[in-house]
Amino acid sequence: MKLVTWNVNSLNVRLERLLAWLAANVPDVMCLQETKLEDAKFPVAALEAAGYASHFTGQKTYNGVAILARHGLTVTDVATGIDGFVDEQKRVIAATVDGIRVISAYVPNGQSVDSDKYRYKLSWCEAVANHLENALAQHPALAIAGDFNVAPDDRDVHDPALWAGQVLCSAPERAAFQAFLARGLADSFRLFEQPPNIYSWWDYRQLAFPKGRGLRIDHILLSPPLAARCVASTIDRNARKGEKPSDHAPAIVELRDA
DNA sequence: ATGGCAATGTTTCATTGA
Repeated sequence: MKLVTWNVNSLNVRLERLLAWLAANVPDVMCLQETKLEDAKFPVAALEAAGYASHFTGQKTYNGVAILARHGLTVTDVATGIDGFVDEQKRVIAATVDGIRVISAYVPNGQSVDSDKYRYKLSWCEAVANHLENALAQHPALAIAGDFNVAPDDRDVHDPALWAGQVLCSAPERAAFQAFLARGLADSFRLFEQPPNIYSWWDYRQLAFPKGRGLRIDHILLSPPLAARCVASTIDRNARKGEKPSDHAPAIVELRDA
């Protein structure tokens, strides 16, 4: 099974790119973030024609997440939101796809470490960590994929000194990420030897992408049974090239059959 | 082997993202 996560930064703007990427890569499951679409405007028909069933929860302008499942896969138990955490923002959707519990998540950005948005981000992450504990008890084969808005350590940052203590890299955010791993999940990317300077996001400004000034903030975390089946975890930086790219690149895992 | 912010709505600027 090939499982992918991609923050598309507006599905309306990025639909053609998404369709091209799906055709070229044929993932089984595609998790999306920042669709920025109300549910009535989700491009169900275009994705259906491309061979994918869509499950989504969205809102105007901000946030919005989805799980696309390739035709032929069995999807059950679609659920949105976080257990025990009231949230107006549409940031979480889950579905069981061929026996694997898949969660597509869009962690709040946090804006700056002294902001209300940052405090919301930390409480949101704590709620998700608790949610994961329940979800893992119910679904031993679980993957949470998405834009975590955290660079887990300095290997994930092009210029650690520049970013030290800043939002996306601060110690409390990194601790929140470790709290996910403490529930028994593995950062799939670090299951393998990786080349240096691999990132998943580059600022649109100041030539960040051609200069290689990025962060690895999009992740796929795997429960032990899935980590044992994981044979690759990569990021497709080619998707950041060309006309009107998302500022994020897709993260990809391949799982061998159980 | 890429391109100097982008997307959205509140639209001719403000807000948010990361």
